Amino acid sequence: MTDGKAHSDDTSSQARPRSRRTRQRSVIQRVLLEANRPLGTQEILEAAQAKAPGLGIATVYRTVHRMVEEGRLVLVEMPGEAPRYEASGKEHHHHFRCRECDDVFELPGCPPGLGNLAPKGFRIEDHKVVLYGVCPPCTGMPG
Amino acid sequence: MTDGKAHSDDTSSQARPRSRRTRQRSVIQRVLLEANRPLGTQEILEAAQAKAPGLGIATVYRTVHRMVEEGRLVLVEMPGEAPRYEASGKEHHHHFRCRECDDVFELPGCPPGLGNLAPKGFRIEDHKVVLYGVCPPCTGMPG
DNA sequence: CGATAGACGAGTATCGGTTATCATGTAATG
DNA sequence: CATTACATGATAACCGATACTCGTCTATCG
Repeated sequence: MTDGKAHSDDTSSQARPRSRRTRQRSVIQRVLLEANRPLGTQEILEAAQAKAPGLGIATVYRTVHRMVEEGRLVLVEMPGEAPRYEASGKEHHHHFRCRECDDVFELPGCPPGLGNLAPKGFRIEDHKVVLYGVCPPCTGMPG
Repeated sequence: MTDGKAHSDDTSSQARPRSRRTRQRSVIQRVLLEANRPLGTQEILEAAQAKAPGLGIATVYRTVHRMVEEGRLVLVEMPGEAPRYEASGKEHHHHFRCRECDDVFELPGCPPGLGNLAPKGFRIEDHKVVLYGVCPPCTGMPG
């Protein structure tokens, strides 16, 4: 059932079932696009349920997948942890993980000279940097 | 070696059962300590079975846990992947992951200036760097 | 060598995360 | 407003990784 729904001229690439604007989807999308940090499925669920009581985890997964496919969300993986998701389209950046609250924050910029780390013979195509510590709120400081 | 050899009044902290030198354990330990890169449980199993046919996955997990507890092995986690393990005691370093063979290699050294990445207010305590690309063997170059 | 605490292998159970199922609900369209 | 294809929520199923169970085996020590 990759296609076929089309009754006639649904030309474009691979005909995806026509998308609907539902309350649940709107809420989940807002939660994700307005968060300025990557969120895990459970975080998304809780934040979304505040605005759409009864919303289920299955809908979170479905919506997140859809948004990733649409290119509106990117997967953020931290070592040893379940996936998080953040809005796409941002500049190249890395992440900070707070050991107190376990939240992940975006860090602007990118350290120079990462390429020099690898010895001759390694072809480097990408990199990830993760900083660990305590975030401003958890240190007692204001934002 | 934390303690424990004592035959009678084994008072100290938590008396661990007395360790035996078995063929399986020797082989697993050698595989891990001689590898110059982090290995996953499946890799360990296969490498160990070459020298000790019939060796089971449960023994791999048991031995790896023991070695981690003893401080002889450290956990190496890559984003979105199962744990790997490498010999402890090495200098601070980071890792490279080959997208062709999926092997992980150790990279000596550490890029300077990582601390500058985080905005004011973040207390940084640790960091991880992962480079992705193609390793020398997979590019066709000799080791 | 004999006794025995540990260790082993195979298989089963468990676990957290994710996906599939299905009856019901509802946005979109004419 | 009727139609209907798509979406939802609850729950079961699934999955890869890991832990447990248990009967058998064996390193260790006297």
